[in-house]
Amino acid sequence: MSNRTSERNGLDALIHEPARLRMVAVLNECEVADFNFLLGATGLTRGNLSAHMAKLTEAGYVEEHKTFVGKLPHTDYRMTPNGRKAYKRYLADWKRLTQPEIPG
Amino acid sequence: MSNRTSERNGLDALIHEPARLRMVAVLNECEVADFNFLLGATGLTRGNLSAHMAKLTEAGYVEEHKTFVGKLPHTDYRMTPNGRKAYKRYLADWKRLTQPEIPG
DNA sequence: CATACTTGTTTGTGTAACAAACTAGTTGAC
DNA sequence: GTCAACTAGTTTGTTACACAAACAAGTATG
Repeated sequence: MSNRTSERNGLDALIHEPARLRMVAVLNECEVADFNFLLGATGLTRGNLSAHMAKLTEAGYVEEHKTFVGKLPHTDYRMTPNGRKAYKRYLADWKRLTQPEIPG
Repeated sequence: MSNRTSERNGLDALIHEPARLRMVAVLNECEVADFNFLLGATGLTRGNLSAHMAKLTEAGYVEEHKTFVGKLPHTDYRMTPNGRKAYKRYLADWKRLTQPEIPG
């Protein structure tokens, strides 16, 4: 049995959701990104970015760092090794799924 | 405005759903496929295959041909030109989504 | 007639994505 | 010093929909 939290047809559902797919794709390039940067990079609302990020952090795919910049709260995010692995696996699974071998 | 029925983050939701993504990928290779073949190729239950196929045909992505083989009903499916276009667009959109350009 | 197939369709339920409302604190204007 | 507007997120309510299970309509076998 795989350690993926939940799957649909072999695709990690946590990553397959378009909003999170975009978030993960961005984080995968960025190393570190803060909330506002991700807002722009994904086009999500704050509410949705927050809710989706909560799922990724609960899954252990992303880590959260909360600090203060001046007096304002500031949060940044980075992918964990597990997150990177899961994303790699997702990419491979997606490619497999979309390239079926049809028996003659 | 695009003619895509409904989208999420630029991905055609009708195609992005894993079960239908698989169905479309198979049909895209197959030209024609009947219900039982698709059952095996997708791993879906009959109920889910039927329900998902209804959405694809309602969207005009797939055409249904009902006949009788002997005395038993027999249905086969093939993608429409619109379906093929939508699938191509989906593949391109997915690739764009997963390859974000991060500003330096 | 009855039981067990076939080939699908319909229905009930639980999950979850989305937008809108909310929390908690900060800055600026008067 | 207080009121309105802003920052940075979080929580909540509604709606849609994927899935499995039940159902339908007919066929075959004994």
